[in-house]
Amino acid sequence: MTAEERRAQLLEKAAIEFAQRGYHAAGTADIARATGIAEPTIYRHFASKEELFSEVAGAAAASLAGRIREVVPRDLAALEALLREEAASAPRLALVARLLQGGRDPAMRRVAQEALLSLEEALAGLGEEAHLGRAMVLAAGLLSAAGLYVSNERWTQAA
Amino acid sequence: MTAEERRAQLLEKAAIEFAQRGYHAAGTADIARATGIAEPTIYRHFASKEELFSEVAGAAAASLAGRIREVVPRDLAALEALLREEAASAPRLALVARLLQGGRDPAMRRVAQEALLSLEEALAGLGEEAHLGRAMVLAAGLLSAAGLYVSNERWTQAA
Amino acid sequence: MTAEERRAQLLEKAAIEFAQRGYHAAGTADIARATGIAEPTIYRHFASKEELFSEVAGAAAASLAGRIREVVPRDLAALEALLREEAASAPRLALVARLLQGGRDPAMRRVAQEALLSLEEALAGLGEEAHLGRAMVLAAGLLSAAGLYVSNERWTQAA
Amino acid sequence: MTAEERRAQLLEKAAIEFAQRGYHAAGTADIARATGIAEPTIYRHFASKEELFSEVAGAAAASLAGRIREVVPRDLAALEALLREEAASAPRLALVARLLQGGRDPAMRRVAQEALLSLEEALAGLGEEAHLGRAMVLAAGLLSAAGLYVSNERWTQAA
DNA sequence: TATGAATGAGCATTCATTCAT
DNA sequence: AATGAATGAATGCTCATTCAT
Repeated sequence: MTAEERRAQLLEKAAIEFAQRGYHAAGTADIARATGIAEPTIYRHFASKEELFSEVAGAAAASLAGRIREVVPRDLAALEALLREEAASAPRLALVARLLQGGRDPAMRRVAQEALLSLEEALAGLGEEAHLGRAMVLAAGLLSAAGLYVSNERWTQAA
Repeated sequence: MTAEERRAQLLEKAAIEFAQRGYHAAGTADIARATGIAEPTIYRHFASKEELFSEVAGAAAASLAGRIREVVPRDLAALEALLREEAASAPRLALVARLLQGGRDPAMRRVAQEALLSLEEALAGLGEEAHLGRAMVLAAGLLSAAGLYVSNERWTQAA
Repeated sequence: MTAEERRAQLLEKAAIEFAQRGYHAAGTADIARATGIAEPTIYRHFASKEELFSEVAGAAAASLAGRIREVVPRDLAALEALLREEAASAPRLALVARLLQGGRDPAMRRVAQEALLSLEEALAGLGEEAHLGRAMVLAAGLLSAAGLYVSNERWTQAA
Repeated sequence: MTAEERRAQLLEKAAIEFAQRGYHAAGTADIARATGIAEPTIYRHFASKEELFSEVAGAAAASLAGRIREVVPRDLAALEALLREEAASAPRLALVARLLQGGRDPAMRRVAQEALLSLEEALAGLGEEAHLGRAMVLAAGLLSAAGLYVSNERWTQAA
């Protein structure tokens, strides 16, 4: 397996682990096991756990912002449908939530700020409803991280 | 100092530590230092770090739900004002966010579920706007945990 | 309660705890709870846990030696009956075993040596059979400590 | 050094530490130092201190039973010679005594019961003298643990 | 490219003991 | 005579990371 393939695979598996457990609770041992490699191999592809997380979470935020930009021109219902789908099938939302809660390490905060800006920009098209849109995105992420989003139909139906 | 006083003081200081750093990153050493006591003294008042966190986060959710119930009969603007104030001056919002992201420990999840239900109930009075209200509460908590809420005036001004 | 009474009560309860769990596993908290007093009160009557143990175990060895001296003039069967009864109803045998295994602390070793000598002297009357008698006493102590003596009828019947 | 070699070395050094000090008093730090490795390395080879002890003590009992089986067909004097040699040169006897006194943890008790049975079976060939044989083995173990066996010539001469 | 073996730093927790009351 | 509150020192154990192969 080429280095690039391994790297991609590692990013994918790490995304799931970090999203489900959070930065601290997801150990490098868990990530290695999920990827099917030995622990030191992680360090062939990333300088540290923190770098791996930054990359994973940054990419999640960026691609999530992209998907949001696609549906925003439509309406709030479309945005909500997207979030529900995301929460059910991908770790992106949860990862963004984990990233925002990451802590006070300067390097990580920079990534978090950047993620927030990109989401904000993606939601700009909502105009007057931007406030609501942003709240929805973040709340969905939080609940997704908590594993409560999908099963809680009352909220999504209330819209 | 009586045991009860010490216990209360410990709850207060632990709330801040847990809110700022999250469950894993906030060490018992940090909490002890913030309280001005030795580490083992924590265990005279709480059986474990997990019990301390549960108590802290559960109480935060309950008292936050109380404050929300007070302002909900008014309007969304009142709710938002409350959240802004909370985020700026108290660790409650952030703690609830940390609690929801807590992990998969069954005991902790039960506390999280309970917290979520009490918040939901407190927001029930918003009627048609419940969805928005709930999203706001949760997003505020998330951003508060990230320490980004207050400094990000754009969002709050957008309302 | 007078100091002397408390002291005696403490010795009695500590004997049981030390016999059942051994020196290290029996905590001062356990002993205090069993005696119905607060932990610091132990230190009103004994300078340290080690002193308490020495006193308890030394007394056990002495009084056991006394009982042995009484039956030795008879025969081995009488000795064995005594040991069986001891193991079933008193912590003395187990305590002596714990004492002999106590470790390398010089102070404790001195007590252990003394205990061994007193037992030896008590068994002297057995004459040619002294070897067997001593082996019996010690093995009974070991098994008693392990909680296996009484329930193991095969051994005692084999005699 | 291969994992298997390290594991064997660890078993050997731990045997000595546990035999000399007992389960509680022998710290993982002591064992690591005696083996010439860092403390965490212990946990690469054994899941816990308790597992390490079980393995060490169980193996000691099994191999001791084997040696006993070899000499039992001869006579009691041969058995005693074996015990004296064991006590002087190996931690096996002491370990078995420590195991029997181990405490009330169910897992450990099971190992202790098993050890006792294997010793009993090994001594079965003594026929009428089985009682004496078993008492000797156990008493030797107790004294060996106490470090008193070898130096106490009176007992061994009494035979 | 990958890993088997190992570890320094740190973690939550326990324990015997002290001291002011 | 007794204890409620507290702690210094240590314990078993985990984790991200390194290095020789």
